[in-house]
Amino acid sequence: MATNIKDVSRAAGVSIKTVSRVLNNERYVRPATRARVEEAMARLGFRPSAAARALAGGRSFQIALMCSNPGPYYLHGLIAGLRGRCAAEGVRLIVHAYDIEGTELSEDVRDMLRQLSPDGVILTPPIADLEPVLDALEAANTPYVRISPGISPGRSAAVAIDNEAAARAVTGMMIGLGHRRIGFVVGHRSYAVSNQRLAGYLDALRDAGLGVDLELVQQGWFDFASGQAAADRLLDLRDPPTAVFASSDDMAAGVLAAAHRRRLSVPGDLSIAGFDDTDLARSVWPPLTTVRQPIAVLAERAAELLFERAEPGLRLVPYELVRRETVAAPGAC
Amino acid sequence: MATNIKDVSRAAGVSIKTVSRVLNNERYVRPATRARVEEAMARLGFRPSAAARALAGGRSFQIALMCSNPGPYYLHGLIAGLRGRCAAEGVRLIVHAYDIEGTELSEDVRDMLRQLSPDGVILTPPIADLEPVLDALEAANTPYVRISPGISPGRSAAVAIDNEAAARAVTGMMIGLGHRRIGFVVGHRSYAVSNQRLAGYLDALRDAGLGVDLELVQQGWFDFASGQAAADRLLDLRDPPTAVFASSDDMAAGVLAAAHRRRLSVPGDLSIAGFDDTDLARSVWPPLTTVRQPIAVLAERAAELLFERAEPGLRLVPYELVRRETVAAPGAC
DNA sequence: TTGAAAGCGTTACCAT
DNA sequence: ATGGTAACGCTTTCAA
Repeated sequence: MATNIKDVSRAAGVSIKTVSRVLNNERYVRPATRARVEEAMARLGFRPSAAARALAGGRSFQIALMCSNPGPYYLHGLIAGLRGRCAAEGVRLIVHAYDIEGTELSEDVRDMLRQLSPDGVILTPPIADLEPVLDALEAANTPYVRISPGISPGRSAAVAIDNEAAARAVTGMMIGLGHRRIGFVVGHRSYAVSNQRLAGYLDALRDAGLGVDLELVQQGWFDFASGQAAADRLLDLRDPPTAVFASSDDMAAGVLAAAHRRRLSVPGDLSIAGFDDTDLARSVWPPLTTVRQPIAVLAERAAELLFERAEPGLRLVPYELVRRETVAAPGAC
Repeated sequence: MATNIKDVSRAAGVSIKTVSRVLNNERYVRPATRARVEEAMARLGFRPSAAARALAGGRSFQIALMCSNPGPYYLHGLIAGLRGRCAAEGVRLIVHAYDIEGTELSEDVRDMLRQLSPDGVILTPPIADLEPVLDALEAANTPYVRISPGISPGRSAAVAIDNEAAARAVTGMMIGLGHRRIGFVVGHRSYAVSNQRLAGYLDALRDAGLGVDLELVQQGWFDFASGQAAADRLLDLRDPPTAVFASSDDMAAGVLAAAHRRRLSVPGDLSIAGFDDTDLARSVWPPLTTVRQPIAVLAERAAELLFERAEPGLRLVPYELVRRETVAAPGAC
C-alpha cells in the first residue's frame, strides 16, 4: 500500500490536519513543524491521492481541453501552450477531442463536469461558441477560458487576435503591391474567425475602391485538401487571380501545392499569403505566411487567464505581419 | 448539489449497494430492479463522481498517454487513434507530453502513478524504452502498452511495424528501379526505430551487392528542418544521390522542400521515398510516401490491447507499401 | 437477490 | 498554531 497522510502524521508526530495544512500551503503552521512534516513526506515518498483530494476538497487538479476536429498543428500548439503552466500548477490536462458538432455536445459537457469537476476548462472554436456548453459551464460554476470566440466575447475570459484587422492588413499589402485580382479562400463556416477574416478581406478591397468579384471567393474547410481544391477552382477561372489569400495555414499549404502541380512559380506567377495559426508555415513550409500568431501563444495566454481567475473579457493578443517572398508584385518573375 | 447515489437509491426504493451494482453491471440484480434503478438514474440525471469511484474502487477511469517531444502529426494520430476506444470504455485520456529525456522522467512517472493511479498507460518512443519507467509501471501494477518499443519487446504488450523489413523493401524497390546512389536520412538517435530503419536500408544495399557510401547516410532528427538540412548536404555532394530515402515523413517533406528550392523536378531529377508514420504524407503532401502505417492505427491497436489486458508480447501490425510517382527510374524526366 | 455498515484518503468545521 | 471528527460519494465485505 502507498503511504498516506496518516503515515506521515505519525512519522512527523503531528495530526493529519497539520499535514494537510502543509500540503496545501495554508497559514498557521510553525516553520519548525512545517519542516518536520516536509521531511517526513520526503522520507516516506508521500504523494497525496488525487482521488481523495478531489472527493474531499472539490479541486480535482485537472483541467479539460475541449476541441472539435482539431488539425494536427492546432492540437499540437494547444497542448504545447498549455503544458508548461499546467505542470507548474501541478494540474493534469484532460484532452477532449470531439469529432461531432452541435448540441449533443453540451450533454456530454454536463456529464464531464459532474464526473470530473475539472478545475477549469479551455474551449476552442467552434465549441467556444455553443451557448448550451457555456450555460453548462456556468451552471456548474466551472471557470473557463475561450480561445478565439465568435460570439458574446464579454461573456467569459477569452483570448484572440484581431482577425478582421489582420486580414485587412494582408489584403491591403497585396493591393499595395499592385495586385488587382486577389483570390480568397474562406474557412469553415461554423468558425467565427472565417467570417471575421472574410470581412477584413472585403473591407480592404472596398477601401481600395476595388470591386468584389464573388468568383474570387472560394469556400474551404480549414484543411489542406480543401485549400488545394479551392485554389484549383480559382486558377481555372477565365480571368484567374494573380494572388491568393488563404484564411488558414493548412489551406495556404494546399494553395501552394496546387500552384506547384501546375508548375507555377511562386511568387512569380502566383503570390500566396495566409494565416499562420498553427506554426505550420514556420515548421513545414516556411515561405507561406503572412499573419503569424501561433495557437500555442494563445493557449499559453488562455492558461494564464484560467489559473489567475481572470475577469470576463476578450484579450486581444497582438499578431505579427510577416512579409515573405511568397507575396510579390504581379509579373515579378 | 449534484444528485448522488443515495438520491437514486431513495428514488428507486433500493439500497445504495444495489444502485452500485447496476452502475457496475454486476450480476445478481433482478431485471425489474435494474430497470427501476436505471429509470431513477435517468430521471435524476445521475452521474457518478469519478473521484469517489476512484477513491473507493481503485479504478480511476483515466488512462495516461506518455510521450516526449511528439511532432504535431504524431500527437494528433495518437489522440485520434485512442479517442474512440476511450470513449467507448468511458475512460478519459490524460496527455503527458514531456520535453525532457532521461531518468528524471521515471521519478515523475512514479508520482503520476501514485497520484492518479491510472487504469492504464500508453507509452511511445523513446519513453517506451526507459527501463526505470517500465519498472515503475510494473511496481505499481499498472497495465501498460508500448508503441514501437526498441528494447525487450517481450516485456509488455506492445505494437509496432516491422521497420527493418519495410526499410529493406523500400530500398530494394529503389534499387530495382535502377538507382545506385541512394541517400538515407537517419532519424533521432534515441529512437530505436531509427536504427531498425537504417539496418533495413543497409541490408538491402548489401543484398544487391552495392557498397555502402557513408557520405550518403546523413543524420536527421525526425523533423522537417533537419530533413531539409540533410537533403542539402546530400545534394551538395560531388556525386549526389539520384534518390533519397528519408526515414520519417516529416524529414521526407523536408527533403522535398530542399528539392523544390533547388528547382529540381521530383521525381525527374530526384526520387524521394519515406515512411508515413503520421499520415502527414497523405494529408499534406500526397506524393511523398512509400511505407504507410499511420500512427493512429498503432494507437488504436494499443488501446485495444490495453483494455483487453492482453498478454505481454509484440504484435506486428502490417504495413502497406505505397508506390507513388515520387519514385522513378533515374533520369526519367 | 438484496442490504447494512465499514472503509478509501483527503479536506472542512469547530474546538482548543 | 494545532487537533478531533465529520463529511465527500462511492465500493466492498459480510450478512440475510
